[in-house]
Amino acid sequence: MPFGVSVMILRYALLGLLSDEPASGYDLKKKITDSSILYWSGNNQQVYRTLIQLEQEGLVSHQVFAQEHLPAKKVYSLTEQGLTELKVWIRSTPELPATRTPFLIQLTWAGLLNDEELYRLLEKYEGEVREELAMQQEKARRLGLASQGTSSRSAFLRGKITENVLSFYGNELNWIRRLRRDIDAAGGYQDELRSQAS
Amino acid sequence: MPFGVSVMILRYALLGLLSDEPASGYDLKKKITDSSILYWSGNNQQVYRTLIQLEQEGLVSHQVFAQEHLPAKKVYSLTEQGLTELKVWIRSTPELPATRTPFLIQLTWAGLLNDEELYRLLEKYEGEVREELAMQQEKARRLGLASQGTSSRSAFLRGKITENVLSFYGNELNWIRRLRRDIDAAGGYQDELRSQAS
DNA sequence: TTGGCCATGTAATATGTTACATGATTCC
DNA sequence: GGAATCATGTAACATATTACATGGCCAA
Repeated sequence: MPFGVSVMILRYALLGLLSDEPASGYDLKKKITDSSILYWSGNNQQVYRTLIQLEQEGLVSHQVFAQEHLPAKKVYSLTEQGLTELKVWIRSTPELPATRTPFLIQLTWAGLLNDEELYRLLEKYEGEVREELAMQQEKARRLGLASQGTSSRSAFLRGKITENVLSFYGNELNWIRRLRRDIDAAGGYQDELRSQAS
Repeated sequence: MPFGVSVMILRYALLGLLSDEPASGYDLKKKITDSSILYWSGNNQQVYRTLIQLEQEGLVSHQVFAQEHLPAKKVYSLTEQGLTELKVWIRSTPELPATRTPFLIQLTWAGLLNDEELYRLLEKYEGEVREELAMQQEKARRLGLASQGTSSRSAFLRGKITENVLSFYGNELNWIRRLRRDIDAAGGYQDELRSQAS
C-alpha cells in the first residue's frame, strides 16, 4: 500500500485526534481546518474516505447516534490496534519539514520587474507575513488561556508546537524586513546594487 | 482552467527557468531537482506534460536538435507572450509559505510515548535538521563562489533567497535545541513537567 | 429569504507518482 | 557485466480538489 506523504499525515492526524476523544468525520474535519499545522483545503472527502479505510483496517470503529432535527452522526473511536499503530508512527524517524513558498519563486525572477514593481511586491509580502503572525499570535493567546492549569507533558509539548509556528513567521518577517532594509541602504531601488558583497 | 497551487508553481518555475536560457525538459527537470526551493519528487512526467501544455498556450516554443550517439533534444524557449505572462505572475500578490511538517504532528501526540522514546525522537529530529542545515550551507557556499563577480539586482535577490532557506533551518534548529534544553532543565524526562508557566 | 451550520456522501475531474520502454555511451 | 547519464515518452494508478445533493434548523 503506497501511501503518499500527505495521506499518511492525514491518517495519523485522524488517529491522533481520535486518541484525544471520539469524534465524527464532521468534527474531525473542523479540527483539521482550525489547526495551524494540519493545513488543509476545506476538503471533507478525504476525511470521510480515510475514516472508512481506517475502519476497514481495524484501526478505528464507529457508532451511529441519531439526533432530533439533525442528521445522524457517525462517531468514530480509536481501537486498541489503532492506538498501537499510532504509537509506532510517533516513534518512527521524523521527516524534515517540506515548505512550498511561491514567493521565493517570484523573487527568483523578480529581476525582470522595474524598481517600483519590486518595491510593491516586497511591501505586500511583508504585510501578509505580518498579518499572519498577528493572527497566529492571537490564536496562541486564546489557546494559552484555554489550557491554563494543565501542566502535563502533553500541554508542554503543545505549547512548544505553538512556539514553533510563531517562530517560523517571526523568522520570515525578520528576513523580509532585512531584505527591504538592505535594498534601501543600497541607495533606494537602483537597477544595480553593489551591496552584494557585504 | 483550475490550476492547483503546485501545478501553477511548476508552470511559472518553468517559464522562469526558460527566461534565463532555453533548455530541454531533461535539463529543466534537473534544475528543479537541484533547487532548494522548487522541492520536487524525481518526477519528469509533470515537467514534460506541462511543457506540452505551455506550448499549446503559446507561452513556450521548441526546436529539435539531433545529436550524435544521443537521443534528440527538444530545446524549449520562452515566447514574447510567455515572458509577458511570467511578469504578470511575478507582480501578482504573493502567497504565504505552506509548510508540511509531519514532525509537529508526531509531537502533538508524543505525550503517548515514554520518557526515553520521547528523548530519542527529539534527538533524531535535531540531528536531521542539523545535517540538512549543513548541506544547505555547503550548497550556498558553492553557489556563492559560482556567482562571484555578478552584482546585478538578480544576483542580490538570489543571495537573499539562499539566506531565507538557511534562516529557515537555522530557526528550526534553534527551536528544537531550546525545546530539548527546557526539558532537561525541568529535571530530565519526568512524566510531569511543572516548567510550563515559565 | 438568503445564507450558514449541521452531517454525510456521490461523481467528476485534476494532479501527482510509479513503473516501465527505448537505446547508445561511459564509468567502475 | 552492471549501473549511471542522456532524453523522451506511455500507461497505470494514487491522491487531491471541486461541485453538487440532501434537508431541517436558526439567525440577520
